Amino acid sequence: MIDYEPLPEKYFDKDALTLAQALLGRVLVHHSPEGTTAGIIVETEAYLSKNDPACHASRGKTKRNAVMFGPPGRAYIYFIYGMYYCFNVVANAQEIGEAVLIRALEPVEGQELMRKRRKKSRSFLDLTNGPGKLCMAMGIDLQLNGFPLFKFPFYLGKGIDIELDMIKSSGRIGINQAQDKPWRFFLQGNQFVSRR
DNA sequence: CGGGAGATGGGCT
DNA sequence: GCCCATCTCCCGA
Repeated sequence: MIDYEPLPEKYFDKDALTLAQALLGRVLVHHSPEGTTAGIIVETEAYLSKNDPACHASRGKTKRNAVMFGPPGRAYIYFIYGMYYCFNVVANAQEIGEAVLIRALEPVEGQELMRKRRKKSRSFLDLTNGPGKLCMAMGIDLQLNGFPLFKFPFYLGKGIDIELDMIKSSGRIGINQAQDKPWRFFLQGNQFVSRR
């Protein structure tokens, strides 16, 4: 079954490529005033500190990306396309500037609340199968930027065990830089992985 | 049901 | 002023 024991802070002190794979199968939990929602991570992307122009940290520290240069295991959240948020987990040691984008979840708790937050979605499969969608469904916004992801009310738990041969990789989605690099990871055959 | 374009605003050159 | 780590609607088939 699903293990909700929070991961320790040191768990996140890995390079982004390693962490992106390690986070598959972990459970993201948010106890909000509206209620509790949770989902298993099924799709991630790594953004690296070196030779990665698509990484927000690639041009140095700014007000927006400052969290990426802080300690690992914090939430890096930013506003995109004028209407959506994206949720990342800060990887590696302080001042490195790496993160893992969470691209899709499999809902395991609070499905009704997710539906309420995502009025426009028609089906269960549409609730959390994309970075903007999962932020909406989980109630994630800029208020949670920088939050340590091993504390109530917003944290990552152990979740479920993943067989290594179930992890597949591909190029990252929605960017033009380094498309040849297989830095997107997902669980083979999982219905909640965003397609393409 | 698949492709394409519009929405929409902050960050950076 | 242009570029986005996106999503939804609307169209044609």
